[in-house]
Parts: sequence; structure tokens; C-alpha cells
Amino acid sequence: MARVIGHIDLDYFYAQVEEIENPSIKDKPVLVCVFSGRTEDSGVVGTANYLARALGVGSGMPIAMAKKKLEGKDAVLIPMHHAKYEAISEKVMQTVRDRVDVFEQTGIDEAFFDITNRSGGDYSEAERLAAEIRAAVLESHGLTASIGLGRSKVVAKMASDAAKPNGLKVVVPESTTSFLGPLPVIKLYGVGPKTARALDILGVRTIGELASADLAGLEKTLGANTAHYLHEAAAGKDEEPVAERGEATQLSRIITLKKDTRDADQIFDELVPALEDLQNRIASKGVPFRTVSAIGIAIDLSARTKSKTFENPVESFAACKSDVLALFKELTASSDKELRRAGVRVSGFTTKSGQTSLTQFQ
DNA sequence: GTATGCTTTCGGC
DNA sequence: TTACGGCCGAAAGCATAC
Repeated sequence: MARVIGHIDLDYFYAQVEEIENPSIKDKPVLVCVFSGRTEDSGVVGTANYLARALGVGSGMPIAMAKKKLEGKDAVLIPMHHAKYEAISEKVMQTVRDRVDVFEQTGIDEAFFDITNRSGGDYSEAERLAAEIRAAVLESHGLTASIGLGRSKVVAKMASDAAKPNGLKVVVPESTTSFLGPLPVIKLYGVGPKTARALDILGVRTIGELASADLAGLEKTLGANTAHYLHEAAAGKDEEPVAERGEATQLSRIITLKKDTRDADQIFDELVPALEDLQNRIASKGVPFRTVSAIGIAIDLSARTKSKTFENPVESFAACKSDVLALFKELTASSDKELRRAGVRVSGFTTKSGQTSLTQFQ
């Protein structure tokens, strides 16, 4: 049976949530911003509504630049309320999960799903099911979403991209290559700016050209693994299954420092509240970690990390405070550049299932 | 040569 | 003129063990 894979994306999610809460802003450009706190306007745009996008503003753009573009346009800038979006996302995702065979959330506002079984592999039936999902999300939560359907995750993702905002795009298996072929490679899921530049040098500009490119040539510049994956994906042939995700595999907190510095003690002091917050998240997860990393982002925005893995799982930062400080000393000593942002990441959680199997041996 | 584990970087939103 | 977050998962790159 032909697979029917879907991808759902909540339209301009954070900004749409704010619009629903305060409908009077709907006819204005709306920006949900991450203010870093260093100066009044330092930070970036998290999400912009479509009115703002039409004026050239998008996510990731510095707030000061966005403001300039929106001068005299009566724009509304709202600080990000992450906990609120998280709570709404959880409810919306449950609405979707209830209506599909397999569900895989990949971000706060998007998810893959498999409806092969309940559609019987019939794309007309699948289209009806997808329309029902969009209607249920709108009815229950007031949010518009876009859905793409296709034979693989890559096709579904690209279809939802083509459908937005507030649309449904079905790419039947036979139309896969005609749908993907003309699109620029940068649009392909898995191809970022770096890979796109590498492909451009090889003369590969469209997904169709990538699909028919010489695999050996791609391997030389991209590495065997990436080359093989992208070559398949460009033909819409990726066989990645949709799989429900478990618990997070890493947790991190990162902050913008009050001023640029390469003084490890100073950095550590500023990180204390963030570490306490991270500690709370670790505690509520209830699972100890084995690896801790110091993260530094320099004034030129280049990133570096130093990490340490312990023999035995660690339950709190209190137990490895000196190790974290030592990692920051290593990090700052490894370059002359001052740091603008700093953070800590923990990973290598001992899984609950692992603990269960361990007790079986006792 | 292959499997495994750790560190670092990349890519996406 | 420039401007610049805070996360996440996955892959690359390297070392080690067998």
C-alpha cells in the first residue's frame, strides 16, 4: 500500500496566538520578539504575522532592523510568552494525535503524521481526513494550520510549506517529481545555507537537478551519508518512518550576557539563575544526566562548546559546579574572542527503560 | 573492519 | 551603517576496543 504521510504546521504560530488573544491587532503588522535585554531593541524576531512578512520582516531578523522596515506602519511588538505557546501547542497536538495512525511532533508548531492505515492508502480519503484535522484545530483552538500530504516525510513537509498559510496541499505519489523538481534546493528539508552553497558550486540549483546529479560527485563535497540522503530525498524517496518521540534527549539554557567578556567566573555568576531554572527542569524530569556542556557564542556570533561526560549519572549542578566552571575556563582560554552569549546544556539522560532493565539484573 | 561512545558543529524553527 | 535568541535533534569527526 502506498504510504500517506502528512505534515501539519500551525500558521505564524506565536503571532497568531497573540492575535487571537487580542483581535484588535489583527490588521496590523505583529512581531513576537525575543528581547535579549542588553539594550532596548537588542534581540530577534521570533515570528511575524503575514502583514509584517509582506513588509519584508521575518523570523530571525534583528529587532532593530525590523523596526526600521516597519517605521510608520503602526506595528505591534510583543515579547515572547513561551509558556503560553507551549500550553496551547500541547492541546492542539493532542487534537491532531487523536486523528492519525502515527504522530511525531518535531517542534512547538509542527508535526508529521502517518494516515496510511485509516485512509487505506487512498489519497482522496486522505485529503478528506486532513481537511477534518484542519477543521478540528480551528474549531477547538481557533487556530489556522496548513497541511501537506505526500509519499514521504520530505514531500509532506514541502507540501505543507507550499500550502501555507491556511491551506491543504496534496501531492499524489505520481506527481512527486513534478512537484519537487522545479523548486530551489534551499527549499529541500535538510538543505540549509551551507549545503545550498556547496550544491551551487557543483551547479546544482533545483531539487530536480539534485535528484539527477551524479552521486559520486555529491559524495566528494557533502560526505557519503548526506549525499545519499539528499539524493534520495530530492526524488521524494526517503523512507524515514513517522515515529512518536519520547522524552527530550537534551536540555539547555542560554542567555545573553550583560556585556561581552571572557572572564569565566563572571560568566558563571551571570548564569546562576539560568542554571537554577535548568536544575528545576531536570528535577521535574526526574532523570539524572551524564554529560554537561558549556556553550559560548562570541561577539561575531560564532559558537563553541566544551563538554564533559561523567562515569556516573549526576543529579544536580551542585554536584558538578566546579566542572562547569572549569569548562567555561577551557572555553574562554581557547580563543581571544569575547563572548556575547553563554549557556549550559545537559544530555546523556539515563532512560527510565534503561533503569527498568537494570533492575531486572539485580 | 566494525561497533561504540564522546565531543563538537550544523541545521531548523 | 549596523543591527542578532534560545532552544532542539542529528550528524560529523574523532578515539578506542575488539
